[in-house]
Amino acid sequence: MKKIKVLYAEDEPFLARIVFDGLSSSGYEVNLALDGQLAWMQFQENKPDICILDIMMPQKDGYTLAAEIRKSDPNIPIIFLSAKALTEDVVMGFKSGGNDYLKKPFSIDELLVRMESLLKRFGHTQKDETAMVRKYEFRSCELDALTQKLKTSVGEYSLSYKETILLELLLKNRNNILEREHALIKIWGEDSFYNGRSMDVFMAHLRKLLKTEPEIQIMSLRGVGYKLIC
Amino acid sequence: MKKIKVLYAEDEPFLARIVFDGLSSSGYEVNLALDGQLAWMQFQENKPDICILDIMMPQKDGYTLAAEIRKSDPNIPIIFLSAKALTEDVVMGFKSGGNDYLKKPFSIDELLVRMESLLKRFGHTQKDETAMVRKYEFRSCELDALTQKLKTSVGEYSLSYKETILLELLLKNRNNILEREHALIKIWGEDSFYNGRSMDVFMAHLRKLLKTEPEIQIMSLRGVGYKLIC
DNA sequence: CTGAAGATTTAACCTTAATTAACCGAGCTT
DNA sequence: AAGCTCGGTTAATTAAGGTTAAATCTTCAG
Repeated sequence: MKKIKVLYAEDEPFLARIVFDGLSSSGYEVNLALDGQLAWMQFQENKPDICILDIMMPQKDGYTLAAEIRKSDPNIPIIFLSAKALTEDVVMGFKSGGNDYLKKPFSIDELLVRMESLLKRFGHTQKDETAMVRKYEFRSCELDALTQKLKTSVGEYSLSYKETILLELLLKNRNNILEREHALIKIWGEDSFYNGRSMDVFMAHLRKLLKTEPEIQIMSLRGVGYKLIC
Repeated sequence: MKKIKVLYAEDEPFLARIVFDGLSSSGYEVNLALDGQLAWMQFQENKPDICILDIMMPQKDGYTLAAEIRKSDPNIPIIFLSAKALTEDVVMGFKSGGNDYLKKPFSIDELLVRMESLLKRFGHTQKDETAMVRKYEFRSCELDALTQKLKTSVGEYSLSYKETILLELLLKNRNNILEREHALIKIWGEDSFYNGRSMDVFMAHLRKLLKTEPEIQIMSLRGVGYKLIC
């Protein structure tokens, strides 16, 4: 099945990487543009199926870009990203042709949900199956991220939403580093003190659930992040 | 088939976006005007098939606008939107040439129903067939959203209006997140405390009806929304 | 116009996810 | 080794949502 092409215009490199990774691993083909001018060029070249535009960018701001894109293709869905959340911004975004408006910080899942709903509305009926199956086997355990069930050698548990996403993230990077900051932004949309502490608590939950498995271990790399050994 | 053109005059940007999206995705071609003056200009330019006018707007209020429009075209359906719900306002609305009157907050579906009924009355006979069929099969169940009937493995139930829309929304996003806020705005027109609680009650209804189906489950994602697993 | 049935909302009480707080220990820094 | 920061862990708190029942609003037959 052909991948859906996303044009993503964002000048903040750290955030850009996270979102890029998130979208890629959800099966989208992402073109990242680091400023508005580049974005416009990439748009003409790549003919994306959906655009995600940061408002504040060097060279050309998101509104102007959107208006240009809209003129060239009246039927492409556009999502704005913005740090500001003032009503006039929303109006502005709307006038220039945007279809949805996400205020930072946002989590990847929030963005994915909006994208899917817009794509559906604009008649892109993808949904490749791989994006729907979210099952992971590791050692004698199994996580079904859709139903939020974790099976270990001693039993089956129902996980909460955030526990599930966190474990899924660890599994996607199994035997590899999951950066703390990366996880925080993926799940909470921002890296703040309390979100960090909250994640620590979830980590403790997961460790408790998995401590029956001798071959599985969540290591922590001080100052960096975590590594799931399995 | 040619799209039906709607002139929508509304100065409240957040609502405007929601309604605009809702109408667009139902197959209408929408012209949004952010004040009464602009609306009048757009009316002359675009020759819409139906007008939806907010009462309170800068530059020119909805009544005055309606009267002008009515003078120019005696046969166009006009729907008023208003925060106030006093009888004299309704009278005023009808006097100035309106054909229907909706008080805020209203849900998109309510508006769609009124529009369709007015359009039919005024002889616009569009409505492509695909938009009319609202049947969903899932596992051993079946929902017909038009007749509001739900068939499960143990029997057939008549659902209420809101139960139906809620289940339909869940089904449209099956195995995916249905954002709580999104559902509230779709069904009730706004996201308030009591609407939220009301939705919870409907959710309990649906869960009760579906609890005979072992493979169907409505999961809740705290702080985010719901997910229908099937 | 009235009352009954059904739909929806409001209320009350309860469960649990998620956040915040508090306290602790391991490792890095100087 | 003292001091500091990061993260582990557990407990307390907050707030979202589940559930059930009562109140209210609608509709429609009689």
